[in-house]
Amino acid sequence: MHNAMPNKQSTFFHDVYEVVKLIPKGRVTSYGAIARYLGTAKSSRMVGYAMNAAHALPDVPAQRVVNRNGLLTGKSHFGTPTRMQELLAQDGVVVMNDEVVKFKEVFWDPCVELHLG
DNA sequence: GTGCTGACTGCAG
DNA sequence: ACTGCAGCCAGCA
Repeated sequence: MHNAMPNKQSTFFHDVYEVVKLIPKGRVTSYGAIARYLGTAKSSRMVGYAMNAAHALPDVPAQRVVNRNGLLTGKSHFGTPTRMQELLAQDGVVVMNDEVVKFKEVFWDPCVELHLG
Protein backbone atom coordinates (compact mmCIF):
# COMPACT_ATOMS: atom_id res chain seq x y z
CA MET A 1 0.00 0.00 0.00
CA HIS A 2 1.78 3.07 -1.13
CA ASN A 3 -1.02 5.55 -0.69
CA ALA A 4 -2.92 3.60 1.89
CA MET A 5 -3.40 5.67 4.99
CA PRO A 6 -6.43 4.09 6.62
CA ASN A 7 -8.58 5.98 9.07
CA LYS A 8 -6.20 7.36 11.60
CA GLN A 9 -7.08 10.91 12.49
CA SER A 10 -10.74 10.24 11.83
CA THR A 11 -10.65 8.10 14.96
CA PHE A 12 -9.71 11.14 16.97
CA PHE A 13 -12.92 12.97 16.14
CA HIS A 14 -14.93 9.81 16.71
CA ASP A 15 -13.33 9.27 20.11
CA VAL A 16 -14.03 12.87 21.04
CA TYR A 17 -17.70 12.41 20.24
CA GLU A 18 -17.84 9.19 22.23
CA VAL A 19 -16.39 10.88 25.29
CA VAL A 20 -18.73 13.87 24.99
CA LYS A 21 -21.67 11.49 24.78
CA LEU A 22 -20.56 10.00 28.09
CA ILE A 23 -20.76 13.32 29.91
CA PRO A 24 -23.57 12.91 32.48
CA LYS A 25 -26.43 15.37 32.54
CA GLY A 26 -25.69 18.20 34.90
CA ARG A 27 -21.95 17.87 34.41
CA VAL A 28 -19.42 19.57 32.14
CA THR A 29 -15.86 18.92 31.06
CA SER A 30 -13.10 20.78 29.27
CA TYR A 31 -11.42 20.43 25.91
CA GLY A 32 -8.13 19.69 27.58
CA ALA A 33 -9.66 16.95 29.74
CA ILE A 34 -10.98 15.18 26.67
CA ALA A 35 -7.72 15.61 24.79
CA ARG A 36 -5.84 14.32 27.82
CA TYR A 37 -8.14 11.33 28.08
CA LEU A 38 -7.48 10.51 24.42
CA GLY A 39 -3.76 10.76 25.05
CA THR A 40 -3.33 13.96 23.05
CA ALA A 41 -3.23 16.62 25.75
CA LYS A 42 -1.58 19.10 23.42
CA SER A 43 -4.33 18.70 20.87
CA SER A 44 -6.98 20.39 22.98
CA ARG A 45 -7.57 22.69 20.03
CA MET A 46 -8.55 19.75 17.89
CA VAL A 47 -11.19 18.84 20.47
CA GLY A 48 -12.75 22.24 20.02
CA TYR A 49 -12.43 21.84 16.29
CA ALA A 50 -14.12 18.45 16.51
CA MET A 51 -16.91 20.05 18.50
CA ASN A 52 -17.47 22.47 15.67
CA ALA A 53 -18.03 19.51 13.38
CA ALA A 54 -20.04 17.79 16.09
CA HIS A 55 -22.76 20.35 15.57
CA ALA A 56 -24.14 18.05 12.91
CA LEU A 57 -24.46 15.24 15.41
CA PRO A 58 -27.56 15.39 17.63
CA ASP A 59 -26.18 12.87 20.11
CA VAL A 60 -23.21 15.04 20.98
CA PRO A 61 -23.97 17.53 23.81
CA ALA A 62 -21.35 20.07 22.81
CA GLN A 63 -22.71 22.53 25.36
CA ARG A 64 -21.23 20.36 28.09
CA VAL A 65 -17.73 21.09 26.85
CA VAL A 66 -16.16 24.34 27.99
CA ASN A 67 -12.63 25.59 28.45
CA ARG A 68 -10.57 24.93 31.56
CA ASN A 69 -11.86 28.14 33.16
CA GLY A 70 -15.45 27.01 32.82
CA LEU A 71 -16.08 29.71 30.25
CA LEU A 72 -18.53 29.08 27.43
CA THR A 73 -15.98 29.90 24.79
CA GLY A 74 -17.93 28.04 22.15
CA LYS A 75 -21.28 29.70 22.77
CA SER A 76 -20.77 31.87 19.71
CA HIS A 77 -20.98 28.77 17.56
CA PHE A 78 -24.48 27.95 18.69
CA GLY A 79 -27.62 29.20 17.03
CA THR A 80 -28.04 32.08 19.41
CA PRO A 81 -25.63 33.73 21.89
CA THR A 82 -27.65 32.26 24.75
CA ARG A 83 -28.38 28.84 23.23
CA MET A 84 -25.45 27.13 24.94
CA GLN A 85 -26.38 28.58 28.32
CA GLU A 86 -30.00 27.53 27.84
CA LEU A 87 -29.00 23.98 27.00
CA LEU A 88 -26.81 23.85 30.09
CA ALA A 89 -29.65 25.26 32.15
CA GLN A 90 -31.80 22.38 30.94
CA ASP A 91 -29.08 20.06 32.17
CA GLY A 92 -29.23 21.73 35.55
CA VAL A 93 -25.97 23.59 35.08
CA VAL A 94 -26.09 27.19 36.22
CA VAL A 95 -24.27 29.63 33.99
CA MET A 96 -23.61 33.23 34.94
CA ASN A 97 -21.75 35.80 32.90
CA ASP A 98 -20.82 33.11 30.34
CA GLU A 99 -19.17 31.13 33.12
CA VAL A 100 -20.22 27.84 34.71
CA VAL A 101 -21.12 28.39 38.37
CA LYS A 102 -19.37 26.00 40.75
CA PHE A 103 -17.40 24.74 37.78
CA LYS A 104 -15.10 22.60 39.90
CA GLU A 105 -18.15 20.87 41.38
CA VAL A 106 -19.89 20.07 38.11
CA PHE A 107 -16.63 19.35 36.34
CA TRP A 108 -16.54 15.81 34.94
CA ASP A 109 -13.07 14.50 34.19
CA PRO A 110 -13.11 11.43 31.88
CA CYS A 111 -9.57 10.60 32.98
CA VAL A 112 -10.88 10.11 36.50
CA GLU A 113 -14.54 9.19 36.16
CA LEU A 114 -14.02 6.60 33.44
CA HIS A 115 -10.91 5.28 35.07
CA LEU A 116 -12.69 4.55 38.31
CA GLY A 117 -15.39 2.83 36.29
C1' DG B 1 1.26 23.69 -3.01
C1' DT B 2 1.55 27.48 0.64
C1' DG B 3 -0.18 29.96 4.45
C1' DC B 4 -3.61 31.44 7.95
C1' DT B 5 -7.16 30.54 11.20
C1' DG B 6 -9.28 28.37 15.02
C1' DA B 7 -14.98 26.10 20.42
C1' DC B 8 -7.35 25.33 23.92
C1' DT B 9 -3.59 24.77 27.22
C1' DG B 10 0.84 25.14 29.69
C1' DC B 11 4.96 27.59 30.54
C1' DA B 12 7.88 31.68 30.74
C1' DG B 13 8.64 36.70 31.56
C1' DA C 1 -2.11 38.51 38.36
C1' DC C 2 -1.58 39.48 33.26
C1' DT C 3 0.53 38.95 28.71
C1' DG C 4 2.87 36.57 25.14
C1' DC C 5 4.53 32.41 22.71
C1' DA C 6 4.74 27.62 21.11
C1' DG C 7 2.46 23.04 20.06
C1' DC C 8 -1.32 20.44 18.11
C1' DC C 9 -3.94 19.24 13.37
C1' DA C 10 -7.82 19.89 9.97
C1' DG C 11 -10.25 22.90 6.76
C1' DC C 12 -10.27 26.66 3.44
C1' DA C 13 -8.65 30.75 0.27
